[in-house]
This record gives sequence, structure tokens and C-alpha cells, in this order.
Amino acid sequence: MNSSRKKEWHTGAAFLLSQLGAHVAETFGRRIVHLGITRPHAGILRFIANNPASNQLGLAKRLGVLPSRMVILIDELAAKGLVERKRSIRDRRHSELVLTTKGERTLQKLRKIGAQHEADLLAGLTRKEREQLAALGRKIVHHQGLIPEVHPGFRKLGQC
Amino acid sequence: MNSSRKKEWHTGAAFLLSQLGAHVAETFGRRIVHLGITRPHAGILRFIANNPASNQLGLAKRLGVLPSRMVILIDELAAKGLVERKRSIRDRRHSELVLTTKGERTLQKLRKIGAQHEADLLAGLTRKEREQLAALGRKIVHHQGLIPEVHPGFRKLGQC
DNA sequence: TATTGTTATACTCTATAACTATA
DNA sequence: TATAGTTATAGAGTATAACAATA
Repeated sequence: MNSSRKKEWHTGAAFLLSQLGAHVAETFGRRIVHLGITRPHAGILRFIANNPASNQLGLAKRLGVLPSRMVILIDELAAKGLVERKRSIRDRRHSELVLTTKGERTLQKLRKIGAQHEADLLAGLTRKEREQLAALGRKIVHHQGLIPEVHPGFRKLGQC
Repeated sequence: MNSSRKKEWHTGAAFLLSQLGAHVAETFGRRIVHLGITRPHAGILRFIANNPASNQLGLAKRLGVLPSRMVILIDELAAKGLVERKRSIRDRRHSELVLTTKGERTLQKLRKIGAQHEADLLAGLTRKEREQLAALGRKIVHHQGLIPEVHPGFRKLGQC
């Protein structure tokens, strides 16, 4: 409270990014809770929409989630009628994942929510600053070897 | 894999921040694992250094961690000889938390690791870009009502 | 009676590995 | 034998609430 002694660490960009990232993730999670899904679910819906007929294991590998966990996540999406498993005809071991009509509608809602979320997050920045931020972010993502569109927070291999 | 259909979502700043934040947190966690502590531990050490003689409940409230979890975290830090609980003389219910000499040394190591972590993260940016990023980040932190220096990711109230 | 800290426990989540079916 | 998917289970981690000590 009363730390008049100001020898504190200067908050660097790394801490800021981590702090903001956790905040963004948390608030987004709260924004979609009424849809009955969690952030990983939302990420999967989005991924399936962008990559139709993905199979579970490919999805799991791409998103860094364990196959056994992916089964549960897809089960939950299927139980909500958002996703369907279609057995592949050519190789009946594969299930091709497709969005149902309800899943498409949910995705539309997610897009609206995401847009609003983004608008609120950046409300304090000018248009130019927003572009700067996005450009800097993409630059780091690229330099760090991260896969665009793939969120590393879905996997939970011990949180170190 | 072969999604030639490019009607994909444009990755906005919110997703970028969340993605980068998770990446930053994960890599930092890996960098400190050899010290035998986790990110929440590091955050607590840092906080105690900046706010000496904090008590557990204040710390828990400030960091958004449940009191029962804070007990465990402090237990672990105490077991490693990094932190000591000193019963307050004026109110014997309080324990004032202080870093041991070993705790101070660990904090020094954390600072070095943090600096290297930051350097690697920003390696692809010019000096000016780094300043831009930090300024933008601080601006958002302020506008979002986040408490500087306090990481919201330590609490785990269901991940939504 | 309120507050600080602690313990106990139930619960959830995750990871490992075994298993089925297809190839 | 290898791969996609699933199930079972043990372990870790978290939240709730009860509790002891002090005020």
C-alpha cells in the first residue's frame, strides 16, 4: 500500500503483454459464458470453420491439445449441437469435423462478441495507435515463430 | 492444412495480445523452472520485495488468489527457504512476509532471467518500436483499469 | 463478533496409458 | 504394424467451508 520506497521493477513489455493477454482472455471468456462454451471451444469452432473437414488428431496436434482432451472438447461441442463428427468414407478411422447450422450461428455470435471485445479493449487508443499495436504484435508473433491464429494457451502441460 | 479458401477471420489485436501473453507466460515459466518455482511464486517474491512486511491475506486479495491457495504458495516458498513468516508483534494474527537472503538472491536471478526474456521477446523490434509497444501496453492497462504490476493470471476461478 | 491464517475435503481438470476399430 | 479415436484412471490442482488463534 504505502511503499514510498520506489525501487520497484520497471514493468517491461514482456510483463505487460502477459498481463494484458491474461486480462483479454479472461474478459473474453466471461463474454462467451452465456453461450455455454469456453475459450477452447470457441477456438475449435473457429478453426473448424477455417479448415473444414479437419480430423480430431490433426486439430489436437495443431492446437497443442492432448488427443484425449480433444475428444472431451468435441464431445461437449457435439452435445450442444454445434459440431458433428462425420466418418470419412475413404478412411473410416477419421472423423471429419463440420459445423452444424447452429454451430454456424454460434460462430456468427462469437464474431460479433469478438468485435465488441476488441472495440472495448482498444477504446483508449487512436486509430493510428491500434494499427501500430496490431503491426507490432504480428511482428513479434512472426519473430517468435508462433503460428498465426493458433492460441498457445489451450494446452495445459503444467503451468510452470 | 490446404485451406485455399481465405475467408478466415482477420486476427485482431485482442487475439494477438492473448496469444502473445500466453506465449510470454509459458516461455517465462520454462525459464524459471530450474529455480524450482513457478510464475505465481515469482510474482509473490517480487511483490514482497516491493511491499515488505505484507501479510498473507492482503497479498492474496491484491493478487486475486484465494487465501487457502496463498497458504500453499507461501508454504512452498518457505520450504525452499526463500520467504519467512514473521508473526507481527502488534497483532499476532498477522504474519509479515519477508524475503530471506536466499530469497533476495533468487529475486536477483529472476531479474536477470526477466531481462533476458524481454530481450529475446523484443529481438525483432527496433528500439523505437519497443518504446511504442510498452507505451501502448501501459495505455491499455490504464484504460482497462488494471493494476500495474499485478498479473491477473494467477487466479484460477474457472477458466471460462 | 470480526479477522488472520490454516486445514480438510470434495471437486474438477489433466495426463498417462490401455484399448477398439480400421488400415 | 501403424494410425484415429476413445475410454479408464490416477494424479494434480482448485474451491468451499469448517476450524483455531487472536483481536
